[in-house]
Amino acid sequence: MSVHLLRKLASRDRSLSQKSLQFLSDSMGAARPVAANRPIVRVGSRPRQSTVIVSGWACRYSMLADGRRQMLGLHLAGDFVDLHSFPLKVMDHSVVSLTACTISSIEHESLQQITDSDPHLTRVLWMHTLIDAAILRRWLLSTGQRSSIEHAAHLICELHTRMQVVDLAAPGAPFELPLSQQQFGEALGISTVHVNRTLAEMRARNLLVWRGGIVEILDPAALTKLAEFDPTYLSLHDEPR
Amino acid sequence: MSVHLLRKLASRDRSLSQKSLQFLSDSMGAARPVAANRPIVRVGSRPRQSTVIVSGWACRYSMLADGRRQMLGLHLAGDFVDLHSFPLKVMDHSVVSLTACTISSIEHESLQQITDSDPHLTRVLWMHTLIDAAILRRWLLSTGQRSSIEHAAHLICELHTRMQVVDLAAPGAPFELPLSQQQFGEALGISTVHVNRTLAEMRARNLLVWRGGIVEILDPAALTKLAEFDPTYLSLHDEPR
DNA sequence: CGCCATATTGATCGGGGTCAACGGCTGTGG
DNA sequence: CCACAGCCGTTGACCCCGATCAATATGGCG
Repeated sequence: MSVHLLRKLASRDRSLSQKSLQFLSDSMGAARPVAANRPIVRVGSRPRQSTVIVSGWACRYSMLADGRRQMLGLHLAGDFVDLHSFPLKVMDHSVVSLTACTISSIEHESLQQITDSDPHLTRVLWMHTLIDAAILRRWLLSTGQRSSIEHAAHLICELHTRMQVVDLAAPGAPFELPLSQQQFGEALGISTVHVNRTLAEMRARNLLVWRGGIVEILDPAALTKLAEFDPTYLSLHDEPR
Repeated sequence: MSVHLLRKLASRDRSLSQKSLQFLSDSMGAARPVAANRPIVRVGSRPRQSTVIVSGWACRYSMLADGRRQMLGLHLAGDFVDLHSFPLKVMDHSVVSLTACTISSIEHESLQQITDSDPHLTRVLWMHTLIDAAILRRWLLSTGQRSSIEHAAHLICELHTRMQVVDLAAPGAPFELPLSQQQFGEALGISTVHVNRTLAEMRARNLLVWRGGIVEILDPAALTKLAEFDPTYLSLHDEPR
């Protein structure tokens, strides 16, 4: 089903039993396509299942009354977009597809069963919701304290790293990032015009080139340093949970 | 032990058994005092227990190399400050006391035992880490999109609401908020000087008065409207989890 | 009484927002 | 096959919120 999900789960805890992975895999519904810019989960709703991205990109966001919008997370293949709705019940934000996606869902009933009978898998799922929270803390740090170029550099480092976990990118190689500058700006909390100027500045400094949906990192060391990027918060290491 | 913690847990799920609450309560170590501005958990550490605030205030934060600092959460009586370190293992940020506090801890061994044998309590603990994440999303929305006065209004509404859950405040009554303007600024991601001007503006608009550590909300309706505050994200309702 | 943290206010600066115009690419319908 | 619309990226001009620097209260505490 979702190879990416299983790869992601196993990468953080190889001691998780095959049986647990199999049960999860068997509980996932059939993959279904979603066009770009379509709602996947709505704020205020009470989902009865949780959804995984099988391919494509999606984001969480909240909006203010006058239309100001803030992205709260970017999600790619292997990511649960609303696993937290299982313990929380009510969605406090919305999720929308950014590109054409395929998605797959697991019933909350099955999650209930997992929490009732598979403590290890439960802890691993819990952990993954907390990795999302750790990412959120970085985004808050970046939004609150970093300049736009530092912030952009950090987000690109983060996405590049997360994509490597599910084999959507390789170190040193250009990778596909199918986001418009407007969408990127909503993630950073800056205007589209300023995204453009920021990317121009990165180009001028020979840090990276982002053109036609392809990011080529020219100077990884300088980029990482500018971003003060340290992937510890992504909990990439394998460890019994 | 920590009455506030038990009150907080029960308030979101009254169907949680007395036995579960009792076990948790029995697992908590003795309360111990911590002076103001003392580290409670350090970034990069691997805690072997998780800590609850019994009284006083603490915060999470991350710092950039040049000293810029961002608060990532504010915690009061009844809050776990590092429950997420149980599934995540390594701290991705630090926690420090803001006022004199008393704190109490539970061994990760006991949490392991809870996840192995008490699915219901496990889900409730999971939920509480996710409420922290929901709060984080609001902070990101505020930091990214709201003006300083809207942001300040939102944070004050949030803290007032959270304090009511553990009886540290009552609707309509002034309440104690023992934070300096500098600390408040680190939470909002704005400079101390601007915090002062923002609070002056709120006073001038007859929204609230904050003096000598006491906040008096003069116009709750206007404040809530300015903040676009909707407490849904705090999952305050009682519901089986 | 003097010290140090905190609160307040003024003056000036700058990062990023806003508004506006233009070019390029793609899809679509006449 | 071309005209046109629409989205996206790019650039220029100007403005404003909040940062920074600096000086002055204020007040708790040894």
